[in-house]
Amino acid sequence: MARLSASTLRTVRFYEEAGILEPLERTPGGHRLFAHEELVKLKFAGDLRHAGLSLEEVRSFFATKAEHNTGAEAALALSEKIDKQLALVESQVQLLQQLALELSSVKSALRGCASCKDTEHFPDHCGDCAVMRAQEQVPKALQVLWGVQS
Amino acid sequence: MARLSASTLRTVRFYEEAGILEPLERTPGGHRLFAHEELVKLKFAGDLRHAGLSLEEVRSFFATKAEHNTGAEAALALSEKIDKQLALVESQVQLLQQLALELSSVKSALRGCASCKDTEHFPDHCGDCAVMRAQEQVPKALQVLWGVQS
DNA sequence: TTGCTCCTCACGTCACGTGAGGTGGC
DNA sequence: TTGCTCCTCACGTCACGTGAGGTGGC
Repeated sequence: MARLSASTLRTVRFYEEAGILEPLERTPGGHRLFAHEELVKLKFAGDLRHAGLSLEEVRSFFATKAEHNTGAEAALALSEKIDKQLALVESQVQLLQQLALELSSVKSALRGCASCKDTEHFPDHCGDCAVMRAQEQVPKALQVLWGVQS
Repeated sequence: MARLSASTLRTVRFYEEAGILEPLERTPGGHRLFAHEELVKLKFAGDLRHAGLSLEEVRSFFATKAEHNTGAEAALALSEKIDKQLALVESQVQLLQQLALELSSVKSALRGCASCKDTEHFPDHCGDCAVMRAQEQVPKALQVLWGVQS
């Protein structure tokens, strides 16, 4: 299980304790035997964890169907949870893409520094250096990473 | 600081202990006074944490410039770190978008269940139900969330 | 003087990581 | 019989959360 997914033995055992996975049975020696379905679950749980859900939220996601009495109710409840999750994923993607933009702009702002031998402005007065002053816009990340005020 | 960013007092103090933030000074009563620059740092640190960096990695990111003797070296080192980070962010976005696709396909697969009153197949034999068999492709997430085998 | 905010310990929590010491299974 | 893998405690870690009890600052 652990090797077939991107996780570890500890994680598999932890997820079992959390009520997310369950072995089909144990060997007489105590080794866990899992159905193939549980591997799919483990991988998907990893994806959801990656997207920021807590283990309790993952468990709740997986338990949705069983918590309802009819197919219609269960499908509705699951769809609603999915909608919330999709909104979350969407905003995460936005954040990450915004971060990528920031980082890229820092990179391009630093291009002019590749041949810098200035000892007058570097490292404490880069903001006064002509190279930096030529920037149209100083990204916030550059203020933090390079100590340059706008 | 805490209220102006999306973080908490505890986080501000923790980041100070981690060497990421530093107050300009303390009032005689011990209250921390921060420069405006530190607020920008705190916000950016939050973005990087959100993207999966550890506090130590954030600290290292912020310390890059000071660890080099010339502008050229520092700019090169920072650019390299940014490249690694950009690759990471990119793969995160890919993962999240893949997850969004999976979730969306589950939603559309469940559309046919909105009026389900079937008690023969639900909940244990949905895989045999005509609605499910009509799916061209059963997403893996549906196997996990709805107990349907492909 | 009254609130509200911030202070410092210090213990709790979440999701595991990491041994220690032992046994299973091919 | 020999390795390698898995087993169960149980303590450690990272990034904070959450009081307890006290003081600052307008």
